[in-house]
Amino acid sequence: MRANILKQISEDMMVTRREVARMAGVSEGTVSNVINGKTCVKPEKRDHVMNVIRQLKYIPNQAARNLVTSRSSHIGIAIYETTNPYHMEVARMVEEAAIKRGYMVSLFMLDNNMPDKLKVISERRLDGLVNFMTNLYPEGFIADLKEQGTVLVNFDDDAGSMFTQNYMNATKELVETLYNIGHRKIAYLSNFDESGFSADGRGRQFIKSTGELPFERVEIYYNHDFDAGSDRIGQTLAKKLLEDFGDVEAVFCTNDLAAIGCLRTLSDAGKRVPRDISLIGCDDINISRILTPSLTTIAIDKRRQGEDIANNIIDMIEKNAPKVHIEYLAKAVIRESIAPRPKN
Amino acid sequence: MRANILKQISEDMMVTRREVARMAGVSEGTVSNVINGKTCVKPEKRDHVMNVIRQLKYIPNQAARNLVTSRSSHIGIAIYETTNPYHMEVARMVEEAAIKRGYMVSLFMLDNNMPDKLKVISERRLDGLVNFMTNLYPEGFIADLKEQGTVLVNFDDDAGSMFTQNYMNATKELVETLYNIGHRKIAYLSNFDESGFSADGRGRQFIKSTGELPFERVEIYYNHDFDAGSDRIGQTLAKKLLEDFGDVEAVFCTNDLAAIGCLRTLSDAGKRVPRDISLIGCDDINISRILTPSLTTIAIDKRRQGEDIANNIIDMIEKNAPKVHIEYLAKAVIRESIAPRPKN
DNA sequence: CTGAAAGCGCTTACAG
DNA sequence: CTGAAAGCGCTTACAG
Repeated sequence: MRANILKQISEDMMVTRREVARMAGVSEGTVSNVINGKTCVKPEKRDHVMNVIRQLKYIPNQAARNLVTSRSSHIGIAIYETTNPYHMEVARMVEEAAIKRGYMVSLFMLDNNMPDKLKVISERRLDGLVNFMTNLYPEGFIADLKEQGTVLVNFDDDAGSMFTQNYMNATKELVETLYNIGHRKIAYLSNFDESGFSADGRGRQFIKSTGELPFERVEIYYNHDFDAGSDRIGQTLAKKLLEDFGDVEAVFCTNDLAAIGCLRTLSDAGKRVPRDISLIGCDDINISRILTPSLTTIAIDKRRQGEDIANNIIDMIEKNAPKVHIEYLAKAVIRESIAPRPKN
Repeated sequence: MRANILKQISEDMMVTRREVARMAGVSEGTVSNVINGKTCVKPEKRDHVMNVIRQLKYIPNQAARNLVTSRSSHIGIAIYETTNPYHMEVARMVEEAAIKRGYMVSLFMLDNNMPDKLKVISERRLDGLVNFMTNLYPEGFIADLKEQGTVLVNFDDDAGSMFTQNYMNATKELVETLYNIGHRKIAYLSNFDESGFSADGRGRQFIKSTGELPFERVEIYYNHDFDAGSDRIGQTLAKKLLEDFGDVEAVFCTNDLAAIGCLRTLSDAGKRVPRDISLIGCDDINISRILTPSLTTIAIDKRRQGEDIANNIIDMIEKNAPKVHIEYLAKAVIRESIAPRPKN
């Protein structure tokens, strides 16, 4: 009873545009023009309206605005591996850039309740959706979004803009570095299957670069399991590696999290990094820099990529800008986890 | 030109409730009742309407629903330290529980563009907001949200429900464990200032427990710097620690990230964990388990807390449920980063 | 430069 | 059990 009365009071206190207009002695349309920064309002009138807005503590209702403009000013980012900090780190950059242009961004963690979340994405009429997943969406979902006019990023070249990384140089540099510091037996632990491995060029480049130098043994191990989590995959692959290729001297992993898992397994087996084995990750997640040993990895400029994604999406939404395909040159970041092969 | 035509076509294709109603030969109100699961619709009519919905691929427009119900079915989580995985880990649990009840949740990373993001929170009429920050909101923000009827969690006892952790037992257990395995010189590196240190009971309990045992030296170091990030603070405090208290044998940190930073500094100074110094974190972030050495820490049940938060918020929104204050008993998780003091 | 009016896509009493 | 109607809070042509 008490709660209901309170609720009603607070409802009454929610001030709407009508009251602002009445109080300011103008029409609702004019208030709208002021709020949306239209230049057609006389400065003194504009200031007056602004004052009334402040006085009344008027807060516009986005839902109403969304309805009439059929824009949500809302961008989604679809991720799958929620435990991998990398996704958050670039999502954060997307958000930071988007908010400056008046867009909010939400993360959709599609590793659980996917159908419910896809429903939310459609029903909220998201203006844009960025794909950070490598796995598939259900039949028709993408088509439905397209029909709604949702701007799609990183789905595929047909669907919309693509922002990808070029790992070739970095991979080449790291392979050569390993060779130069004396390693002759190296392995790659891939969180993808064989076709995924070469999809972003890392695999192709790894095979190419290792082929060009007289390594003694080069192996690639695959474990493509969406639901295991990168760290688990890293551990599993490392176990296989030690069984099959016990005298390996240096290991590449698909990402930093997998490298951390790999490190764990190596350490359990009494192998020390980098004394016994050199270790290389990818992504340069924030934590890699301060791990002990700090992790050698491959980095892209997350801030730049995040900003580019946000700005491109918004340009496409607002100005019908063309879709783009931007490739970022990844860089090798050399840290403690690799070391020269001791002469024996 | 071409783009405009396409846009118009796709706009035309966006099917609304009216078309569903017409096609099904019922009124819009009935379609609404079907969609919202009202029991008052005759089963065969309901099935028929459902079929038409599927056929037309009708997707309800949340913005319209929000406007008329003055509910957004949208919950926010305010975080500050975006680089700390802990927040994401419990946010994910909140989200998982919320989506099952039809609510979406969005993260608001308030370490940047705070005013813009607070504006978004108000204008989107979020139904609920969970606070994960320890720093302050601008004057009036909380009051404004309250006035809007936003359900507030973890702000303060007056403002709404509280979900807190009780670290007392875990802290006591860890202090005693350190003593029992031979440590006599211990320190606490606090990411809070002196008053914050005892706010969640960890500080009080640390002082109490260390006072009850014949330790040789016990020190607490403070560094309260919102913008540094826990890992940096851990590093800075560890430097101070080594200068001031070089023969320290065991160290507590405010959280796992700070402990990782501390480990980094210790390692740079040639100190090994746990051989030379035992190290303890707090939060049990996912990565702590697989670090090398794995991190001794203090854990709460993130899933349970996340579920409780989501369900309480939604119960408050929908059923006017009373606010609650739930305290979770944290548990010590003993791993490799602590070890017996070697006899010398 | 400004106001009156129509309409965005829903939900919810209210009759019947 | 169902339909007609009002209205949620905005924006946007359109007159003037």
